[in-house]
Amino acid sequence: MNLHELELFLNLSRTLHFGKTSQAGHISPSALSRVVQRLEDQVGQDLFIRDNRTVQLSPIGAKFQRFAQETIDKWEHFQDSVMQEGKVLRGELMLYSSVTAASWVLSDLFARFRTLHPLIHIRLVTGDAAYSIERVQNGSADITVAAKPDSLPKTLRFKTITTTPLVFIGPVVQCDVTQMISGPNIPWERVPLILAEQALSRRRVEAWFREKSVRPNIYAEVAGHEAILSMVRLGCGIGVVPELVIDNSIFNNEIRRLGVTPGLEAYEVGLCAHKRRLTAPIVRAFWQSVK
Amino acid sequence: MNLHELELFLNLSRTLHFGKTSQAGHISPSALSRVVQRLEDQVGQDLFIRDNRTVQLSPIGAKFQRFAQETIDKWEHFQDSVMQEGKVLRGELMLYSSVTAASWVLSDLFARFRTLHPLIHIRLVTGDAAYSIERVQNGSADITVAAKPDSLPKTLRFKTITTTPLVFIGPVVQCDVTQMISGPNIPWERVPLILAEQALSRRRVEAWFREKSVRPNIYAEVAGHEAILSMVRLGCGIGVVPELVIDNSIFNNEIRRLGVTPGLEAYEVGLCAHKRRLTAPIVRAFWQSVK
DNA sequence: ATACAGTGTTGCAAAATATGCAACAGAGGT
DNA sequence: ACCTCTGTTGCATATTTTGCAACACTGTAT
Repeated sequence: MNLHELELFLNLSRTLHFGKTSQAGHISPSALSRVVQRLEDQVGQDLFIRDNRTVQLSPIGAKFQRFAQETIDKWEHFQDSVMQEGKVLRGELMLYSSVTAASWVLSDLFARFRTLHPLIHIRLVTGDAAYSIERVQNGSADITVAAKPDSLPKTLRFKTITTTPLVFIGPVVQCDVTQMISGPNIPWERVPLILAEQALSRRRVEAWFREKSVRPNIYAEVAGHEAILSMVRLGCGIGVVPELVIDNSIFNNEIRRLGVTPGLEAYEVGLCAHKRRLTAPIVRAFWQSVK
Repeated sequence: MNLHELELFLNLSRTLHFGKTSQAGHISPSALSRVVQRLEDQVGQDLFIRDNRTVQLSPIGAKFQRFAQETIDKWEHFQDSVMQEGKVLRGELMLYSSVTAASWVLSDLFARFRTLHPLIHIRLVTGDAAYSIERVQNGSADITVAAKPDSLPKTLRFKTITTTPLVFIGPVVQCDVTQMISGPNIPWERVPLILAEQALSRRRVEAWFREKSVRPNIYAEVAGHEAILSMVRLGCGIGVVPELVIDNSIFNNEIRRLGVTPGLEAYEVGLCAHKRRLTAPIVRAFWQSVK
């Protein structure tokens, strides 16, 4: 019986639904089922009365619920007192992020975090967004800022900071591209498209075109969303970027959003960390400082 | 962090000695060292201030000690309340024991246990003592009554009920054996020896003779300590049995103990169970009903 | 000084444990 | 009768924990 198991139990005692709790706890329903079985073994009594359709808390389960809640409260209280009692958290936190992601979301985070934990030294490494996952997995970063990938290794955790739609943008400056996209129907096969090299964004754009059964006219592939903005602004073609990038760009009055339906799947930007590193107080502190 | 780890921590906070605590907790010092490291990781601060010679509780450690103690108290209180609250333990307990061990020690245990837990049905299987360990390991017995072997698999737990010395015994009836053992010096090479087939007792006798650099004159090997008693009583030779067997035998006035020095290593009789089965309340209840 | 005994820690392989997937079983709803 | 939803189980796999052996360090005895 450990704290995580107690939390799972408490969650289940509220939802009374293995599927929901297992999702919330980042484990499979079968794992949850066995966690409950283990707890029941140790208590020696059923905690839940359940068949394949319904889950109910047993009387002993209700008693155990109180025990679990009090134990977790006690632990959290202990943690608080450790933090407060002069012993401010100190140490180093290794962050990794793409340059652009850092400017979009990290500055806010830093400001808040610094006031909460002034003695934690943050070492920020910036680099290609593609290495985010790898960095976290091999331990060379405690936390990375990254877009949520389509599939995440089970040992990693992701926490969304913000969601931003992927939008098509076109130039404002007078040129042939401006002509093509001025009407209600955009000639997708002809208009030059500037694509990101980055895997995730690119996959979504390709999926979108496949959906429409259109073969896009790829004009250029560039690294970095800002570069797309620059090229679009110059009239080289249209592009796809997260809206957040537009908001944070000084060129945002030299491009315009193209309203298309259906829209592209939105981008989730957030923190990514290894499950196990999240037990370290410093890492957890940063993690929890978000929302 | 689980309850066992908390108990280890508490023990260590009292002994301030990794070796002692690791022994008490049935784990190796290195495992204990890592348990402490894990706890410190989770707390985010050192719990002990230690070098290779001394171990001291840190201020945070003292705080954690209170947390750990309270948590364990709470758990024990919860367990008590589960037991009491109408829900008397019920179920089946599978015991295994040699016939003789059953008569030596089990009757007392049963009497006491029945009054504590009248609804637990005890299924007692008797058989060769040699299978005790095997039975526990493969799960076909929750608990066995056995002599403590020289080495115990690490997944098993042993709890001594009683200790009884191994003693040499000789006949009282007039015969040539009586002659040989009447003097102060026993002619070990000549006097016929009746040996138990049982591995443990036998190994100890052999070790004893090896120590003395004497090659014993083995007259017979028999199964069961009672059989040794019978043969000795009839004047076939001398034998070695646990004193407990003599006390419980109706022949105890037809044999006599031979005072020898050094004595043989004593026999520890007790309960043996698989570590993991001891989490089951019924098994634990029986286990704890001893002393 | 030097050797030595006692103590906690670490690398590494092996054992124990937990997990996910897929298949399953039962219960309602259509 | 069929289908969907939900919790459970067998089994292979991934993760975690453990013990052993070697080590590093310290105080004590020779």
